[in-house]
Amino acid sequence: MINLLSNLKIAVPDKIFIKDPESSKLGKRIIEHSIILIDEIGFDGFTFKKLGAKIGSNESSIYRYFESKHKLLLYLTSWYWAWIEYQLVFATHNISDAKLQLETAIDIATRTIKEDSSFSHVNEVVLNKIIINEYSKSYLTKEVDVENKEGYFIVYKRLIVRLRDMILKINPKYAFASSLASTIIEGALHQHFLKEHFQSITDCNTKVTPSQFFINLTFNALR
Amino acid sequence: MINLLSNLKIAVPDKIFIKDPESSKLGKRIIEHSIILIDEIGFDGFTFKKLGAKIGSNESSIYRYFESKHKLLLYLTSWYWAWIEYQLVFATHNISDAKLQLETAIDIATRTIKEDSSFSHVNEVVLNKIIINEYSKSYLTKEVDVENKEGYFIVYKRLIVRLRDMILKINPKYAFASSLASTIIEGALHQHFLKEHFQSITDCNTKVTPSQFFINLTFNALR
DNA sequence: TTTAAATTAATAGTATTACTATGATATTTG
DNA sequence: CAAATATCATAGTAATACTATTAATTTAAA
Repeated sequence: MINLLSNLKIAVPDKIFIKDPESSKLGKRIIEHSIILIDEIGFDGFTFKKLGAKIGSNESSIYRYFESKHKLLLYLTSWYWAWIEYQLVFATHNISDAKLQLETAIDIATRTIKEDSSFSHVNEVVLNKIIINEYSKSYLTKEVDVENKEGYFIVYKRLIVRLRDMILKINPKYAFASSLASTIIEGALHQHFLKEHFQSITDCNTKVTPSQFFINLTFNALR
Repeated sequence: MINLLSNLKIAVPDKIFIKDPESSKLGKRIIEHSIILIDEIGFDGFTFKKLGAKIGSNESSIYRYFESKHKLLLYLTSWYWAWIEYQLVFATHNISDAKLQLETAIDIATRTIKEDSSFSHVNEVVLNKIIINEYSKSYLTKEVDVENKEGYFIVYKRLIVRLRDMILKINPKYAFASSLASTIIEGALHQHFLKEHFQSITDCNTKVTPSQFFINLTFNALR
């Protein structure tokens, strides 16, 4: 898995950045350390000035890559979902049994990332934490509709459509396939968050995973 | 319902505010117009200065009530969940059939608010929109754990526990009652959001409601 | 290998934000 | 009616989220 990925570049919609961060050393350092810094101090406290200080570069240089920290977040989230999508497609495309296929897909889309694939400057374990804590902020804005039209959320939507199609394969008459798919993805992030901060309102813990919950929920819904 | 409520005060944890906005005319104007203004320009663009201008008062006066706009948001969200909780308890406490009780509860907790009860300065229709668009921002912060300890999320958690208990009443062996309850509440907000901005990844629209989806999901899970 | 082009760094500047502090003026209450 | 309390107005601050400009450095093409 990890090695197979090493020659692939995760594709992020190119309107998100001014200059492709994959195209230079500085760009890669921006990505690598923005992930670490956002995890450390949170997206709200994160600034390009602080990032510049951390990577020994200048605030204004970072602005050559991203026009705002919001765009950087969109970049990171698109990268993440594209990475998940890749794994999902790769792991499921030759599973002929529809149930096993869906179960595998849910597992991949909702599990905790425990290992950094180290094929790139992106630390996926830390990025996964960012997604849990900050993803909603990327679309809960007054500009969603404009940005959606620009294609900034296309990777995320495509992932959900893939899940939906697998759901429909099992039960073509199920009336809520899209809603179930979007609930699985969003709900899993939420359960991961609750596990860390609001244990009293989740069953997920070190033993029970969000994946188990959503697999159970899904197959009950599709009976 | 509406009239019965008119003599009740929705209880919000009192550490959230410096001075109780219910205790004065200005306080009530702050609540009333902050809801309208946040809906108009979004929480991110919202400032006490703009609110002051809108209500013909001064920024510094608003700071006598809330130490930050974040605390104001916590106030509004607590108020909202307490209001939902009240309706839920009121509407379900004398339903003896456990299934009907749970169905009613889910409906109340996930439906679109269409009518302003007009018993107070709070416009619940607009507040509901704010909750959909801004609620996650109240807890997706670096300070969650501290604020959780302070009791700022107690109303929300209590509501979920109530739902969980109703779920367990129907199927005491169901292993994911807390996660299901939290998924219903959070997931419904998410589906409402998708309905407005990402129609391609939800089945909810003018005909199909998030409530229908979650009622179906829940009863399939509990079979 | 030189030179031009592109990239990055450094510095400075701006409007706005999210507050705090203070004194003056209203308003309420005992 | 006095005293306490609430509100208003003004001013000020450090930080944010940028933009603009020029200088230095790297890279790539002739």
